[in-house]
Amino acid sequence: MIQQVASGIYSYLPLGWRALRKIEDIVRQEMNRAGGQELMMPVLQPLELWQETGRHLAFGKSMFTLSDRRERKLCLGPTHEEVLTDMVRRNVQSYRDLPLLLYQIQTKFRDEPRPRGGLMRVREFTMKDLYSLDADEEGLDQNYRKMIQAYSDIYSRCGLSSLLVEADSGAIGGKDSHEFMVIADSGEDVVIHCNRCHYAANVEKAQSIKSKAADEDPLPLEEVATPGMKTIDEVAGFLGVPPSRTLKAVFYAADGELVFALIRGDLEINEVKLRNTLKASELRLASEAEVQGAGLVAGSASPIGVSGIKIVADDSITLGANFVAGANKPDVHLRNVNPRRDFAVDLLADIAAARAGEACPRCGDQLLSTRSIEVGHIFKLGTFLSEKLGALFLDQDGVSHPIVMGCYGIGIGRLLAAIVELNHDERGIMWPATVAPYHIYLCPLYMDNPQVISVAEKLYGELEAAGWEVLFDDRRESPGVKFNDADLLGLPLRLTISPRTLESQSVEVKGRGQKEARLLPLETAVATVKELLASS
RNA sequence: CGGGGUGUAGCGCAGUCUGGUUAGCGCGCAUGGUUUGGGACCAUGAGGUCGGCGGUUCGAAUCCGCCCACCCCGACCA
Repeated sequence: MIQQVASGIYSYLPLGWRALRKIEDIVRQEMNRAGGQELMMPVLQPLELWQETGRHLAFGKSMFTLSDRRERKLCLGPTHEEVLTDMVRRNVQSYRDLPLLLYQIQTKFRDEPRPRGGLMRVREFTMKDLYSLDADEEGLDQNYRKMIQAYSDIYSRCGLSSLLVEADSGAIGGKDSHEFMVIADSGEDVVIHCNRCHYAANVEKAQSIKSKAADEDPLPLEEVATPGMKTIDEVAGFLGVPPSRTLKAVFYAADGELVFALIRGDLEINEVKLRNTLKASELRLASEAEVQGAGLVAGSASPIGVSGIKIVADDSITLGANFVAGANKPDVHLRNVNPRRDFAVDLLADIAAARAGEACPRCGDQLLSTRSIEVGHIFKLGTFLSEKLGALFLDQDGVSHPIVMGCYGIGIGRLLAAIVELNHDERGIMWPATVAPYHIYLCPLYMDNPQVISVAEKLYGELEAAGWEVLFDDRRESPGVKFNDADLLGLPLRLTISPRTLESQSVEVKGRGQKEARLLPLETAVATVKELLASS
């Protein structure tokens, strides 16, 4: 199907390529049906265009860059908003030119830190990317809904049941964003969802209702010795308080600046939320040296009395009182710490990771979590890019406005991988008929028998004439070898011809998912195949 | 980038610790023959910069150093 060339770089072999093209066809049909117009934009892009929007910073090292012979900086497009917006600003003048849905199926390059999972996460991949261009938010909303419908249709035609979840918009930017997920244990993503009200979100984005830890009057601040106690569990256990009555400090470097992140001890920090809150493009844990250099004591760090560091706190610190927190001295903590009274924070926001078991932010029911594969991602970009690049139009009154944009992506190779992941057994792949590289595995046995060959060739011709794609296994291999390869390839239908089936003027048929084969009379075989494939 | 691991025939591996004939095994491949309803068998044969460079040694797949590639776990995304 596929073969690795280098880390995150693959060749498609003939069968894999056929399946990929089937998926592309489905995607193309649904995009056209939704009113999309196909076009083609270049992989090779001038870096200046990215400097205009500033997004080369957000992509950072993920962007492959190069220079031409005149030392002009170019990049291999990780996505195409810049090129498209540039095209649009030169062609769209009036509200009469809108709305517009433009798409392509094109190669993208992203120098991923760690390619993995075969085709799941690669550095060169084909993506269908559609861009919606509207005069106003209502138009965007309408197209956004239209795309959600088209995407659902695509996945179901590919034999997958998809789940629409709220998502973080990441490096692409924009405000509203959703992902299409396929439930799979092997997936890299985690979805937090609620079965009662159907709230569903990527963990990166998911919220939950935070419990109230305590409701009591503030007591006076008090130092306690905590020899050797550093982690929340150690400190809480030693002092005999639940973790929810403590405050946890974690240090990050956000675009090089040290940040003091504070959260209630029973919760974990969601780094995506934190990065968004800080509006940072790069976020990582601070090194020990950086923490010490700022005069902080890891294990006993305290928001009280620190200065010169930005403090970002999760809003959970307001849901309680009289917390235990560090004293910024080794082996000492403070009791009865109360936010506001004892220290101030620079930013107070939701930076906590939602977890299964917590309460749904919509209905309060218990949240669940599932691993999943992200097979599509859509964004309401708004006017961010059109403003940066000056993609404007004149309305009825001759007033200039930025175009309202949306973008909608499906990774074709990843979708292929997800289909295989969800449609296989211990013997091999079980292709849905819609995306199978061929419909039928034609399997003549005893190839030295002239009658077998002539009947097989005749049947092959009739099936092709009826519009079916047939893989003719003309190898002189034993039945066992052919049957096993048929299962491995996983085409929906296997037709076997042998001296035995010819005795009754019939052909044997077996669906890939079926245990038993059955005999069909030769003269009605082609007609029956149609029924069988329609139902698979 | 941090942590762990692996590089020996097309694929999967043994040999490396303890240096010493011509570097093995299974699968696959080629030729001939016998076979054939769920991965047949016999015979013969082809196929190797032992990841690369350098060092130690009479002698290196094996010891030492540097580099590279790939895989897995974490920070990134269709």
